[in-house]
Amino acid sequence: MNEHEDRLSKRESFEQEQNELIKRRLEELEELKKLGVNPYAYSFDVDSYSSDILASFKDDAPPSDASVAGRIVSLRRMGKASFCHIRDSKGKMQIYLKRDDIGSAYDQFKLMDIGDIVGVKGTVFRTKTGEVSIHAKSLELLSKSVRPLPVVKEKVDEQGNKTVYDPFSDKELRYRQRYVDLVVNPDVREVFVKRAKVVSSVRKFLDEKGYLEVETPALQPIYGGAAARPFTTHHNALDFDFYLRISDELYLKRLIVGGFEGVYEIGKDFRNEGMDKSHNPEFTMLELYVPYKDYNWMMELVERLIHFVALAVTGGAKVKVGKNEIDFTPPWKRITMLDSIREVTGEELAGKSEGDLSAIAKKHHVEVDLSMGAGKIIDAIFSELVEPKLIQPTFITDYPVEMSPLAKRHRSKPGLVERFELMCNGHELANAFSELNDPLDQRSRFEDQARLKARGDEEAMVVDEDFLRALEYGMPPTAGLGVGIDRLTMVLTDRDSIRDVIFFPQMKPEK
RNA sequence: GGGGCUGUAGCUCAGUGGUAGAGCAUCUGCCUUUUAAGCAGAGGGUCGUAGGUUCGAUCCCUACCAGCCUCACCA
Repeated sequence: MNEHEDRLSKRESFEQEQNELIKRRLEELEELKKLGVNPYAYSFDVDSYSSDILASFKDDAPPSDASVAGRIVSLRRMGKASFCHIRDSKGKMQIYLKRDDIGSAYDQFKLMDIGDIVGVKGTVFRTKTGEVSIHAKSLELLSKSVRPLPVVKEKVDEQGNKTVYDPFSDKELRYRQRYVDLVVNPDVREVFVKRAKVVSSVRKFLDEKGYLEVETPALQPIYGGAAARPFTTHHNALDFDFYLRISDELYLKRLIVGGFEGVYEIGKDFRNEGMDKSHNPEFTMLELYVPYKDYNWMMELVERLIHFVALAVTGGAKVKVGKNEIDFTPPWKRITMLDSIREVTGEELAGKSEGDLSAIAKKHHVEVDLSMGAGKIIDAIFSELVEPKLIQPTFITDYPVEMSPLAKRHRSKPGLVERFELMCNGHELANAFSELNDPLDQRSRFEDQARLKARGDEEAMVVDEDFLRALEYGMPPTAGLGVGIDRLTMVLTDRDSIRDVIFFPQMKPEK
């Protein structure tokens, strides 16, 4: 028996030994069938949604009818009348059910539970205690829930402060059973609605500029475009090992060689590295390449893009993130990497040898090892000492050439490249450069990477001969950009863990 | 990978070297405008898994599994 079959059989035996609560619900299911009810209906005509009904209700207007559907999330039975709340896609609202009004459906209702999905038609009214509700004329079971849902209760006081009782808060359960999390924790839904707005507003912005949205391979014979270790997989028919992409960069630049006036891709990248609050093995990246532009132009585009997205998602340019308020109103601070290090540490790194850099790093308690080249040491100093202090959006510019093998050499500063990273809330949000389009220089940069790899740098890039061939045909001067969509969403939704902006974050398999 | 914390009822959590408790949920009864509904009663557990110490383990020890935090690694 292989592992997969083993897991299946465990699953089956789990289903067989259902607990009391599930047994009880299965009995109710049978009772309902005996009453002639199909517990899994085919459709229901919905014409209204909870929050719309609540928002538009007027006490002096003539009573109106509504047809709503949703999941029962609370239940108060009082003999021959009952109240329940149902949650639909827009919120939740109360339903009032009276036996005299709905007749035999009330007997069916007695067999329903929290978690069941129902359709209700009735009249909108305000109860004695002031809650706008639907007085049901009919009730229809749409889907019987046989597994008990956590019951989360909340109390709202006069000031509108919400107290939640028995929250569904176990992080493991919330991530593994996100469907339950979404049902009982409404703010989770809002985060993901905002995430969708991040993506759609990015698309809108770029489409309006006339850039072409494209798709490039996720299965690649050679990985590239970033410094990271890849996942490996195997194609049976070709009997060949492929890599899951760590970036889209090299393929998108091939399309610029092909003559497109700007291409972008929003897609998943995969990196075989550790997981923590800001890293998930698969994550979503926006990459954009525009010919005849450089990184200075790209800085302005990024300012406008993210400002546009912030407005679309949050309604304003100022966003509360943790204890900080981040203001995305352009223009943003621009400072070179070496200047920013000098500002924070007082150290001048320009022109220093690898040995000097290593000594400076140690002086500031930044760990370095022998596999690191000068570029990596500077990056380590920056990441450790400067990056966490950059809260407001800031462009860090002009990186050492050794750590940017795909970026063009700086037009006036030897040893540096025309590259910027956008830092925000202590993290990198975007990375961009004037793309290297000199095929000879690109080849020698790849060779430098190969040497780093030989020294033990597992993330060093590998030579991509086909990409070099494309550059040899000629690529126009091009500005390129990468934006981490997950991290942008984290900032715009004030979440401090990437797991809270990914529906199904990577977890060890359940056993 | 290192360190710390956690795992007990469907959910959230107490607790003890003598095989277990609360609130909510569930079930029974009463209740036709309630809302953390209420009142009265009842059921529900391989105390993460496997070993060990012990007369006896949910508790002590070891390993393992899973999660969270943190460091390392890493965008």
